[in-house]
Amino acid sequence: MTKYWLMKSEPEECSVDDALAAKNSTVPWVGVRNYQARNFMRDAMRVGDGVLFYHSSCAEPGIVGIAQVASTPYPDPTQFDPRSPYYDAKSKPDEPRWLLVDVQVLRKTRNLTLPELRANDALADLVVLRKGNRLSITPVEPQHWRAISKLLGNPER
DNA sequence: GCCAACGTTGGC
DNA sequence: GCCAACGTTGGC
Repeated sequence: MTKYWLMKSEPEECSVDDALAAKNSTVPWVGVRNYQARNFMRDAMRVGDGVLFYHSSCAEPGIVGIAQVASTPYPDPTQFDPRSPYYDAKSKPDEPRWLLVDVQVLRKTRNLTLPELRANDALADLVVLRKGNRLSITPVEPQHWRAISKLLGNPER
């Protein structure tokens, strides 16, 4: 059963254009340092799951692309790199604390902005819109995925 | 830069 | 195990 996710990325770090420019339009989703988000990647994601590529911490936050999960989970190499901002001294290579998956962008969309998402009744329960939500990876219900696809005026994927 | 909300840490 | 202090996220 295919599932759906929304994954936040700061465009200054890795924008949808950056991802599209990468080999096979695929990027390793480095830097997740929250257990709940990690557990989604570790326990629930499957290759082929749908992903809404979201830009956060920027002038116009919103959904900017449709992507898919492109690998099974594996250790995030940045946790072992002392020069990386994501370095975690407490994580050991034989017992990695942080995982990631590869994400492949399938197509760029217009920026479906946060205010637009909030204005849509069909998306009232979208997890990422809940007050105080800070999770960088959140599940998306099939009806929300469909509603967003419709707003983007598009194929379902 | 502000600040609400939330997660993590560490003393007890 | 509790919880205060602290750090981070992320919209505005």
